[in-house]
Amino acid sequence: MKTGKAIRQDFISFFEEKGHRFVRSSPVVPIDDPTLLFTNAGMNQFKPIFLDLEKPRYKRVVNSQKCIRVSGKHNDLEEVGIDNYHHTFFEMLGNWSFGDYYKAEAIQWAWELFTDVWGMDPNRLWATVHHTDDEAADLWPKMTDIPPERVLRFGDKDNFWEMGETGPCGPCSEIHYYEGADLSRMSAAGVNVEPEYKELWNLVFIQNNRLEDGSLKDLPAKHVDTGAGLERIVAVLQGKTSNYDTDLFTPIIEHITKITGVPSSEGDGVAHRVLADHVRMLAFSMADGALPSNEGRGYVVRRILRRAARFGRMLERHDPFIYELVDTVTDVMGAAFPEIVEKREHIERVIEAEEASFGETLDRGLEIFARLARDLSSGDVIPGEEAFRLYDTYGFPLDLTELMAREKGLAVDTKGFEKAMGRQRERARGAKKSDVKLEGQEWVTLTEGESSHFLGYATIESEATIRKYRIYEADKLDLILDQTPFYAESGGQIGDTGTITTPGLDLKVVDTQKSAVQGDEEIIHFCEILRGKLDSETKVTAAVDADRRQAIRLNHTATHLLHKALKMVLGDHVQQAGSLVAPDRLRFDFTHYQKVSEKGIKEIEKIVNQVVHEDISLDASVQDFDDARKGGAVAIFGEKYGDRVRVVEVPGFSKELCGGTHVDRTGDIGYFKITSETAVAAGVRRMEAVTGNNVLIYYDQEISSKQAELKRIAASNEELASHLSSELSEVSTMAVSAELQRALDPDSFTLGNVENLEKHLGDLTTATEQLQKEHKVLLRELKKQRKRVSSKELFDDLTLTEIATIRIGFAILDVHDQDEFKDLAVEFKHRLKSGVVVLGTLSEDRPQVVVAVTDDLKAKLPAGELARELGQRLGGGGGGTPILGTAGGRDPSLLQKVLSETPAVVQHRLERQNG
RNA sequence: GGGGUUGUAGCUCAGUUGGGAGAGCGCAGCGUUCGCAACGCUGAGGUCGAGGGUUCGAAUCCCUUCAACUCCA
Repeated sequence: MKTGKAIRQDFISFFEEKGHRFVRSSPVVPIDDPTLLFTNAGMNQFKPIFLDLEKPRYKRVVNSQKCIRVSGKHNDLEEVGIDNYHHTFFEMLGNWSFGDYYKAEAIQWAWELFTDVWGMDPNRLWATVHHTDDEAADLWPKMTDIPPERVLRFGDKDNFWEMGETGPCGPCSEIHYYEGADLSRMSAAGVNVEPEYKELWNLVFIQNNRLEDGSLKDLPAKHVDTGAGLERIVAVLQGKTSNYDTDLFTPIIEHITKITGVPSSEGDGVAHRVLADHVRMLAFSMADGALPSNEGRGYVVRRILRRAARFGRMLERHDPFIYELVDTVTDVMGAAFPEIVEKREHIERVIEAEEASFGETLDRGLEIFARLARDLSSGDVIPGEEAFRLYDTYGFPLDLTELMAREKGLAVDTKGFEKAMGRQRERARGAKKSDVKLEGQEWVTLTEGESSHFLGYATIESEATIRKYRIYEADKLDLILDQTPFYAESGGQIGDTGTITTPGLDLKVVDTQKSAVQGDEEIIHFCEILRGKLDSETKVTAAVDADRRQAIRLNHTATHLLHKALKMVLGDHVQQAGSLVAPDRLRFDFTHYQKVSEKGIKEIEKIVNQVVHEDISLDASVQDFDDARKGGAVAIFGEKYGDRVRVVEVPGFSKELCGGTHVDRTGDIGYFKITSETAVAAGVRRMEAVTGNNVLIYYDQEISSKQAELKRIAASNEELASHLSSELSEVSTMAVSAELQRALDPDSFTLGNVENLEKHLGDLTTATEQLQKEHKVLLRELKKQRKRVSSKELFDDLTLTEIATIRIGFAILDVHDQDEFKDLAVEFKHRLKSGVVVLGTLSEDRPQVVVAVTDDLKAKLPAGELARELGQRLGGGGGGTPILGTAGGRDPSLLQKVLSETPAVVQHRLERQNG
C-alpha cells in the first residue's frame, strides 16, 4: 500500500518531470491579505499573478498547499468529523500553468497520473465539463481513453469557478471517482449527486475576467489552476471509504485511543475524527503564527480548540491532553512541513495553556447548561437570551450550545441569540469615543497649496502658513497648516501639544490628530485661543512643547526596545496588539498566553536597560515596503502601510516600521522600568512602563506610599505590644524597630541611583510584609490574654435573679471587640447551666447588648426575641438565633436602664406565652 | 473603550428574607502497625479580594475599586 507521504511525492515528481517548478506551500495564515482569514486554496499565493499584478517567476508550478476551511460555501465546521471527508485542515495538490499549456495537457496529465502512475480503475472514473465548454468536452476522449459517454456536462454551480464577485474566472473540469461496491449500479445520474461519487480533482481553466457589470471578457493570458485534495486521493488509493482511515490520520486516531482508552470503533467515532482533524488545524495554524484569542483569526483558532476539547470530554478526558497529540502530527506531517517540527514545543505549550484555561470555562458552562436543560424537555427551545449568556459570560460558543442541545433533543433560539448579540454590539458602539469633535463646522480655506507636510522628525519649531481653519466654539479653533512640526496621534504615539502664534494671536495647541478633510489626509491642530483673534494674517510660528515631546520620544523608542525584549524572553509568538506612547508612560499590549513571571519582567528590564546603556545611535530611513520587510523590519499586523514606509532601527537590536518620533541615541532614555503587567483579554497581556526622569518620580511615589503604610503598621503594632504583658511584646517590638530602622534610613540609599532605589523599595516591601505577619501574631496573643484574665473575674460581677425558676444574669462590662463580647455571654451561660445571660457594653459610645440562652430554654425564651425586645427599648433593634442574639441602639444613657429591665422583659415574655 | 460573571482555609467549593464563618481533600500531632497504606482521635490554618455606605448587627444589601475569566468594539 502506498503511503500518504509517497502519494504526495508522486504528485510533485510527476509534474516536475513535466517541467514544473515545485513551490513551497505558503503559510496557512496569510499575512499580506487581510481579506482572507486563512489560506483556503492552492491559488491564494498566486492570486497576484491571475490579477496581473505580478509576473510569474515560473510558467509551470506544482505544489501541495496547506489549507484551512472553517466556514463559507465550501465547508461548515458542524460537518467536520460527522462525515468521513470534511476537514478544517487539508492539503491541496495542484499544478499550474501561467499563460503556458492549457486544457489539453492539463486533462491528459491528470488522467495519466490517475490511471497510469497510480493505477486507478478507469471504469470508476467520470469527467465533468461546463456545459458551454465544447473544447474540454472534445479533449477528454481525444487526449485520454475515457469513453465519450463518461464525460458529463454541468452548469455554473458545479463547473464554473470564480474567485470573487469580479476578476479572473473560467470553466472547470472535474474528475469523479465511484467508490461503491457494485460497479453495475454506477450511472451518470449519480455524479455530483450521490456521496459514493467523490470529486477528486478540479481543473480550472482561467480564461475570463468578470467585470463590474457582470459581463465576461476574454483574458489575454490563459491559466490552468488545478486542485486535488490529498486526503481524498490517499483514501481512494489506499482503498478506504473514509479519509480518517488513511495513514494520514490513523496514527493520530490510534494515539487518541491510546491516551483516552476509548477505541474509535466504540460508538460513532465522531469524537476521534473531530480531535484528529482539529489537532492538525491547530498545529498548522499555530506553526504559522496564529494564536487563540478573542477576535478574527485567533478566535477561529480558539473555537476549533474548544470544539476539540468539548469532544475530548465525550471520551472522558477532562484535563488537557490535546497538546500531546501534536507529537504524532509532527511524525506524520513533519517531513513535508518542517515548520511544525520547529515550532512543536511552542504549539504544545500554547495548546496546553489554552486547554487548561478553557477547562475551567467549560466546567462552569456545562454546569449552567445542565441546570438550564433540567427544566426543559425534549422538543423545547433554549431561549436566545440564555444561549447568549452562556456565550457572553462564560465563553461557551454557540455551536457547542447547539451541539449539546441537539443531544438532548432541544433546539436553540438562534434568532434570539443574534438579537442579544446585536444589543451587545450596539452598547459597545454607543460607548465609542465620539468623533463629533472632528465633524460639525465647515472648513474655511485661507490659502491654497501643499498642506500638512510633517517636519517634526527634524525640528520642533517652524514658520508655517495657515491653509484651512474651522471654529466651532468661541474660544476654540482648528487649524491645518502647509507644514508643521506637530505630530498627529498615530501608531500609538499621542498627538503633540504646544503653541501657534502670530503677532495678533496666541494659540495653545491641546491636541493634534490626523483626519481626512475634503478627501485629503490632514494634520489637524486643535487649539484654544489664549489671546487675540484670527484675522487676515496667515503666517504663523508653530512650536511643539519641547519637554513633552522629548518625554514622548524616550517612551516611543523604549516601546520598540520592549517589543524586541519581549520576543527574546517570551518567544516569537509575541506580537504587538496595541500601544500607547504618552509623555508620562508607555503602554504595550501583546499576545501572550500567560502571566509574565516576576523573573521574566526583571529579565526584560535588564535587556532593555542594557541596550540603553550601550547608547546605540538610531537609524531612520524611508524605504519601499517590500524592501523593508525583506530586511527584517517588523510590521504590525492590522496596520495599513503605504508603498513607502519609514523604518526605525536600533542597529543590532530592533527594526520596525514606524512613523513615530524617536530619540537619537538609546542612552537618551536613561532608564527603563516596568510598572505593571496585567491581562487585557485572554491571550493578550498589557505592560506599562516609564522611562527617564519618570522612573525617579515612580520610585519616589512608590517609596513614599510604602513608607506611609509601614509607619502606620509599625505604630499599630507598638500599640498592640504595649498591652501585652508577656515577653513576646519585647521580642516583637525589637524586631519591628530593627526592620523599620533599616527601611526608613535615608542614608541607606542614594537618590538617583536606580539600583539602590529598587533595593530600597524591595526592603520596604519585605519590611511591610514582616510587620503585617507580626500584626497578626500580636492580635492573636492579645485576644488569648484577655480571655484568660476576664472570664473568671467578670462572672462574679453578674447580677443574678430568678423569675419563675429561670435564672437570669446580667451585667455591664468593658470589652475590646464583638467576638470577645459574644464569647463571654456564651461562657457565662454555660456556667449557669440553665438560664439567660444578658450583657451590655458601650462600643464607640453606642449601647450594645448580647443575649445568650441555654438549650433547655431556647423554645420558651428565644434569645433573638429577647434581643429584639431589648433593642427596641434601646431605641434601636435586635435579633438573632434562639440561643444567641444581639441588640443595640444609639443612646448610651439608656443602657443601664434597659439592662435592669431584663427580668421584666423575661417575665413579660413568659406571661404572654402562658396567656 | 463598553458590558457580563467570579473573588470565602494550602486546594475544590458550601454558606438559605442580614443574626457566633463551614465541608471535603491536603497539612501537623497522637493512637493502631514490625513498617506502609487504610482507619480513629485531636489540632493548626480565614483582614469572607480591598475601601466606603445602609443597619443595633454585613460574607450576605448598595456604591467605589482591584484581580481573574469572558464577550462586544
